Amino acid sequence: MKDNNLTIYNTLSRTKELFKPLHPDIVGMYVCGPTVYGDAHLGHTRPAITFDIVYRYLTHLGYKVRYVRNITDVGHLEHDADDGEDKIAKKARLEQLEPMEVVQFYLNRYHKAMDALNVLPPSIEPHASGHIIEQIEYIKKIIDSGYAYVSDGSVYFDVPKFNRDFGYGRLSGRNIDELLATTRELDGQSEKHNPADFALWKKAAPEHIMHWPSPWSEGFPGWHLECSTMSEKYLGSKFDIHGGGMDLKFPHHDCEIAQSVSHNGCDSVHYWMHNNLITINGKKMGKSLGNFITLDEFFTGSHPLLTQAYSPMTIRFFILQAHYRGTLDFSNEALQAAEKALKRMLEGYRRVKDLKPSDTSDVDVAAIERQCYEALDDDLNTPMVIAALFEACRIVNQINDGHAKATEADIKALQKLFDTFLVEILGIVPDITGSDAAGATALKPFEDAVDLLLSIRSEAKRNKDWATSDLIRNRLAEIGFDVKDTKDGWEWSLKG
RNA sequence: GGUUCCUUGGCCGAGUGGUUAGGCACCGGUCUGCAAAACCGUUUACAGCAGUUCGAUUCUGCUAGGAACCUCCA
Repeated sequence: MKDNNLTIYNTLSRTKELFKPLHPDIVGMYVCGPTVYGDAHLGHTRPAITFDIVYRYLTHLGYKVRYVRNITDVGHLEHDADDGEDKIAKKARLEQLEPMEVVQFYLNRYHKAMDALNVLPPSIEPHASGHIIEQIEYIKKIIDSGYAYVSDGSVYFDVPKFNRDFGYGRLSGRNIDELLATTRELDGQSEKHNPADFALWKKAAPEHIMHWPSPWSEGFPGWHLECSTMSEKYLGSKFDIHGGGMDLKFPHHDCEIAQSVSHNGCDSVHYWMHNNLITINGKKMGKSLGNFITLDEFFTGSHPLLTQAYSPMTIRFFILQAHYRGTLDFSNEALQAAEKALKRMLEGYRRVKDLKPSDTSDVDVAAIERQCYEALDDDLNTPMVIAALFEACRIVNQINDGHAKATEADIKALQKLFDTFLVEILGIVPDITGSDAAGATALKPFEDAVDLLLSIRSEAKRNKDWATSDLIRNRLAEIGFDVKDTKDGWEWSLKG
């Protein structure tokens, strides 16, 4: 195990704290996952990539990480439905599909998009619908502890009582006292004792498709419950990291705290981590505002706001160029800049293996490695890691141009630097094949053919037959190749 | 109105009480048959006002502008 100097910004304490796992060598991490009733959009990629980096870095440090990311597939009420119809159920009926068919359809697409972005699958991906029994048992225990009550077949969490005993809203910093005091008189005929109370179990309306039997009614679990239940089931009543988007801090995560404290008698989560939002024209990109662009639309360029298609790696690089706790504003200009930056980075990476070693060295690879670790240890500062890797690129290019020297050992160290930080931890991999693309053995004959064409072009250049030379280069460009002349020959790649 | 937070150069985006972020774009140069790439160099900053300080973009207060959450839904 490496020495661990990792600091993490804990939303609960509002400070960076040294990361100390509850158990040596083992880390439990829970992240709020997607609701699968629609395609993933750019906003969804932020938490997925943020916690992918956490997962990758902790693994790199030597921890055995159990990473749980849930699939929300039940219990969410439709925005415009007065009858409290389940969101997934409503969509299903419109499309004449089984609810689970809708869930599976979008889940498959979600997985495909995550694969394209090189987001590693979590260790466990539990479905809320597969844990109804656990959720019912969880509710029973909260009722037994005295912090929930049954009302007309539904179960509500007693927020005022919990607030008196433990304080409610600690994570978001809300002072709930005033709210409780000022709204009490408005509370008349509602089945809630207080408007601030939230549902643990909701009695289903007769037209509901998705509902389950329970001691209180035929119904479905409340919105905050699944995360408390499933995190406890798979990570225990105390675990290290709970992640999610900033927009989930209140009420979702404050409710989770209330649930787990009343259920276990203690806080479950050691470090709360929240990624910031992706904005578009300064506003949150989200389903409810209707200003979102799906990942498929990015990959294909088929959206009015997109001037071109962007590869999955461009999206990933774009997100990693900003710190996860800052907002990140979408624009074509920014994406295009990221695309070019990524290309430059990957070319530097590719060139490392062709560098010619010298007897002496005037590069300091260890210093860059140190910068990378310091950046990651400083609350996962990926932009600084990228800046350090660009420094490495500059060094590679200088060596490549004969303006700097490096020993064989230093070249190996450069290779390892890129392999470790760019590929292993940042998860950036070339998504275009080139003449040096690693592991592309199946494409060998194809690559040899391109090299053959380019060797003919070199011959033409030697004979000052510019017509033939340009013909080959231009035709290859039309077909979709980037061709570059170098001092000793050529480089080519497929256009991204 | 309440809670939390943001405002960096043409654009994106780090960071710091005094020392180069990085990328994209631009400009000049080297290289090249031409181009691209690469390399070298250069230019634009820290919303405004006041305070603390020897010194603030970086701490404090105020002003202006913006965002998320606070209702349903996840």
